Amino acid sequence: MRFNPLTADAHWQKVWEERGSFRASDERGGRPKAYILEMFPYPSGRIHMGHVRNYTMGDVLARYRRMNGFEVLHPMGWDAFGMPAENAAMEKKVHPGEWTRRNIGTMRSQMKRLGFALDWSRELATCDPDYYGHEQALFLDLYEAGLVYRKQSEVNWDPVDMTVLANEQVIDGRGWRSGAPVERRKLSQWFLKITDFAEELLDGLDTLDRWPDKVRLMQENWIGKSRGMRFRFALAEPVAGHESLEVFTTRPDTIFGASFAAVAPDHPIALALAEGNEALAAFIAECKQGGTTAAELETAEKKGFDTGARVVHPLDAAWTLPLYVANFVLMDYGTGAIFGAPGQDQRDLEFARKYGLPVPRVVAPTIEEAADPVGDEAYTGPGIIVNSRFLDGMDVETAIAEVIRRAEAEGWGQGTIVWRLRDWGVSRQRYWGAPIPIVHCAACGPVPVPRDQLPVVLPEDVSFALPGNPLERHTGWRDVPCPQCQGPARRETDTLDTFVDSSWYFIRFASQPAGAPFDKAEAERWLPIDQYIGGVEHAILHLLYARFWTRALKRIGRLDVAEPFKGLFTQGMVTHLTFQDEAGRWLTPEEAAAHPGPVRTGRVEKMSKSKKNTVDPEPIVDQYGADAVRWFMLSDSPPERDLEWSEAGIQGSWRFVQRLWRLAAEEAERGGSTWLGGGEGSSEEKALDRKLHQTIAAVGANIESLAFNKAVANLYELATAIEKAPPSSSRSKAVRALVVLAAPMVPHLAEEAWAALGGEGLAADAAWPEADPALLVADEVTIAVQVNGKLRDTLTAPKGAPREALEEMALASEKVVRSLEGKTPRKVIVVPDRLVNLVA
RNA sequence: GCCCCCGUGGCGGAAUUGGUAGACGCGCUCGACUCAAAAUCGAGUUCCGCAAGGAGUGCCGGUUCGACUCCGGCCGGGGGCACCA
Repeated sequence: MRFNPLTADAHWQKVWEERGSFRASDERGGRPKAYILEMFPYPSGRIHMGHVRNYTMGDVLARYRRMNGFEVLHPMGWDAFGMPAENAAMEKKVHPGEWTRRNIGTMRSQMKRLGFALDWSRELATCDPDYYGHEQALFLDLYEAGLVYRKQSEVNWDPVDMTVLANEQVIDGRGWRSGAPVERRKLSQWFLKITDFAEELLDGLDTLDRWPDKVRLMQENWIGKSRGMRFRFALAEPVAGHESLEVFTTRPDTIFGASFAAVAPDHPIALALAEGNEALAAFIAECKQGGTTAAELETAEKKGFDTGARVVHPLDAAWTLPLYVANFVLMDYGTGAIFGAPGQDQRDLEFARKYGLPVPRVVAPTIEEAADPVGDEAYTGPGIIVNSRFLDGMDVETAIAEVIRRAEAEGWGQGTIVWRLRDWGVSRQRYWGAPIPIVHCAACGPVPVPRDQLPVVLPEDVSFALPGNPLERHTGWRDVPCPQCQGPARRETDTLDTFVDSSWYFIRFASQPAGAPFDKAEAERWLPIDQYIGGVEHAILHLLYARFWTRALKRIGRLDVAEPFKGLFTQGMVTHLTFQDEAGRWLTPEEAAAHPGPVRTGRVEKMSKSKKNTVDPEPIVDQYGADAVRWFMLSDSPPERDLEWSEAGIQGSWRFVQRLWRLAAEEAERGGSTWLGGGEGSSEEKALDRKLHQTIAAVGANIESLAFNKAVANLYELATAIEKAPPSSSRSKAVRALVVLAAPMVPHLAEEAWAALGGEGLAADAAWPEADPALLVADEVTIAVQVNGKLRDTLTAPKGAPREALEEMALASEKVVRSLEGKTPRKVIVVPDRLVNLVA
């Protein structure tokens, strides 16, 4: 009498599909909507356990919302552009499109076997011209709105993948994919003006109260708002037409602590000065060579070159400071120039000590320390301004405001805000991406491809025999007449960063007309996404870009949605034991078992091919069925933390699935016969009723807060309570309810059990039971009795018993009397229905 | 370096606003069933102790009648950012 997932899974999946159970209808008939989305996968080949965990969580929520009367949109698609397809093309001589589509086919069928309640009718793949053509149209919309521009810029060049990387894709100075040290190159690139939205993107974070604090904080830091002041130093002698030097500082209060000024090696003034100064030119060249890896920067010496030029202090015309070119000043932050106040900045201090510059103290923690020299550490804390003329005696904040006020009044500077966030470079020198719909004409410049010529379709006949972008070599595709003057012109051969593809796919899911990216009204009926679930690795890149894209669409009037993701949940990874041989080579569990030599059992780590600790979900589903796998993905570990895969764990889940089935099957066999003994309303029945209703409330609350591990525990408890209860109508009701409560998690078993119990329709369509508030409260409570805060006894009292009664009962306890040792309590604390604490 | 999070049994983890620490699961032990095994069922399982009892949520201190929970300081682990002026 076992539950056989092999037949049941396929059967019910077919039933759901035939009935279109999970198709979202835009006609909602007054029902509230719930848009539940998991981050769509990159079709890398086969699904992995991380996918299974991610999609199971979303699925439980989607099914739960349906059962609660929501019209649910729960779609799935493919983030199908990207470099692995090109790598496969080069290595396996297969076209990226073919490789990608094959992977999609495999992964789709693997996913279907897990029984996810997905609306497959809305499936999309970003590599489909049907999708990226609309993306090209949106790109042109943004272009026309002035949110896209082209600029020569120094880029992060990955010499292995031969492509440009976004700042976000450079990790510790290395390409995020290739791991190769990144080089600096100048290229003409397309940029999206995300910095236009810096303030909005930052402020918007405050409205995202259903996002993890961690992610909001990471985005906040990434946007990096700094308040400060820009101001100009006059140059004592003009340099190639430059009469002044503009700097940015967050500490205008330390202006009298200035002892030098410094510019970036690629600052125009530095370059101008280098014209007639070979030593300086050599220094600048040396700075450019420096590596960009974190390790190199960490150890890199702070180096400067005294240009001999001097700048005039803005508050004292008789005071000049030396002007350095310094390797640690960045051209693309602030103004590319700083002033150094070594007393209040550690890096400035090290620089000043190295070059023998003065180190005045202008902030002291207390007035007594005003004259103390600065030691090895700059003082960056709060305090009183000293040695600073009219600022003396002010606190830091007041002094900052005062200097800004004065600079603005006198016209040499102004308060300002500087952002860390840079514009988003979207050009990629790759084939397998959405072509940028622009034609370059020698006479007209960049010209947008006319709308009626969209999509600009990727040519299929390309060769990957040479490194670099095959589009550049494909003359038949590349060379086209200029749309404006019909003269000879070339298509843009760069393609869009794949993060563009994922910046709006959730809108296309909500609305997919043929002739437009989406229908405004229809998309607005589904958006924002109520719950978005995915890996924390996308905390900055994808989520920030998608927020930007949504706001950009709002600005140009295409979509009236401010924030695309109302709720965000970042789930933990799936980990597994690792094994290594004596030489440190990673071994699969099977290899480890068969290995002749000593095997080191390593740490539990994220499943990865390189560590050979992956577990392919498919054979596991073959063996245990979809429900056991789903149950395991939800059990034990809180969803935001890592989940360790284990054979024992999956077996435990399998046992529970069978146990649940036995409960239902036995009940079905007994089938509605009348019960002897333990008559209606017995205390045993009442206890089970209460347990049931408490479980209904708890499971619902726990699913809603995505605490699946707790919901799982609730169901275990209910199952145990039912098993221990004698047959009765309460028990029969409880079994049926248990099946419904478990349905979002183990949907195939639920259908099978539901059918066996003669339930109407599908378990998937069953209404979520309502918890009876009267049954949520017990009529007897256990009271803890403490003496001096230490637990001495527990006693049972009717709910709502008066304080005096509880106190009396406590004092009557033998154990309490013993603990009191004859003393009389001088204070009694009573928390009704909870505890009595006797203080002696 | 800066910012953030987390430290609870053998293990994963529970514990509304401070109010019976260890729910639930895994593992383990003993027992039942079985020729035997698997499956299943029952009992037990924080530590010390035969027990009464005592100790206990990384460590030290504080607030409180009462602290896993709040505060201060340390130690350990993880994550993010980083020549950002």
